[in-house]
Amino acid sequence: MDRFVSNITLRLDSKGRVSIPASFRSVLARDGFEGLYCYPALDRPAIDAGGHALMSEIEALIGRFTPYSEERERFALALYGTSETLKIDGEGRVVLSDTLKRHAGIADVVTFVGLGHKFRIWQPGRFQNELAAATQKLRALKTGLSSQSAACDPSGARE
Amino acid sequence: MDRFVSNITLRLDSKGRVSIPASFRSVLARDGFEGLYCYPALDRPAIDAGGHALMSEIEALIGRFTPYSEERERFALALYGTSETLKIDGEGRVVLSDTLKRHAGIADVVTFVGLGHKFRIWQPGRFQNELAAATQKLRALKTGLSSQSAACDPSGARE
DNA sequence: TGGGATATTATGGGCGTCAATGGAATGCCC
DNA sequence: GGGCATTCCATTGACGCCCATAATATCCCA
Repeated sequence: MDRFVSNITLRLDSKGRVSIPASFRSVLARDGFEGLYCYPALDRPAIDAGGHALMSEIEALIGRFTPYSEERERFALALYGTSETLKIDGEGRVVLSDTLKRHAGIADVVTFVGLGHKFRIWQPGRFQNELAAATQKLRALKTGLSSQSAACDPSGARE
Repeated sequence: MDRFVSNITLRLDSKGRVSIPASFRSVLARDGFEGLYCYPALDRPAIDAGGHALMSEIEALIGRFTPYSEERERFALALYGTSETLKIDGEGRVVLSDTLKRHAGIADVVTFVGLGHKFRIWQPGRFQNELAAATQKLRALKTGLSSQSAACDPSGARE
């Protein structure tokens, strides 16, 4: 498996450390990245995280804009400027920075959510809400679509 | 890691010295540059800083203009003319010149912000404003995009 | 198929190292 | 000699690294 899938809820210990789920670790290992690249999600109270795949996605995104353009500066600031590469200890744990925790409203429990090439870290309650809202909209969209054609939804349901 | 990422806020001591964040130092070391190349950012109250990578970027930028053109002269003056190479002491600290500090409105606290191939040094409050403004515009841009293409985006979330 | 042996995971804690910071001492220039 | 700046050392708190334990999942073999 080379994709982040499923969701796991884990606790932070007294030092603020939290284990990266083993299945996610193995994806990171395959990706060949030391540490965990992460940043506050732009439009959600959550943390985006991943390895090389995520970094190069961001690099490509920024690289598309012409150098010195306002747009590029903005992206570089919001993405590079807020990114961190967390160290992973021998047991596969990381400590989230205060900035990241504050953005996601994380105290001492988090849920990891696989999104394919990257994953998200949520405060569990907020994740439940997000998930409920997403499935809700997806259902509505799907029933709307299926009356016309299913062409835009090759994967069927996705939870 | 060979990029400047994340942001760190540090204090100047009574002699005006400030530590370059360790993660930035390691990037500079890999870049193989003694000292810190910096100059006042062209259109912002901040200081641009970096190593060889930054210097060659500037060289390329200026090289694009035709020799002796007004534009080239202006850029050369604004960038080369105002650049300084700060010495890094044994503990990884630099002393910002008064010119640089005045340009950025820096007193005794600064935040270092990674931008990939270079980093910026801000007065913390101004940095917060700049970051807030950038993420704001990015969010607007993104919702504009997703309202058009969401229906046929099988991957769901898109950043 | 059950049940025990084994491997792996999540979690807790101790300890040494390093980064950030402050201050002293030394050298240099006017 | 007085000020300025650079180099050196000292402190403190955080962090990385190591080992220990418990719970779980996995495997293996009767």
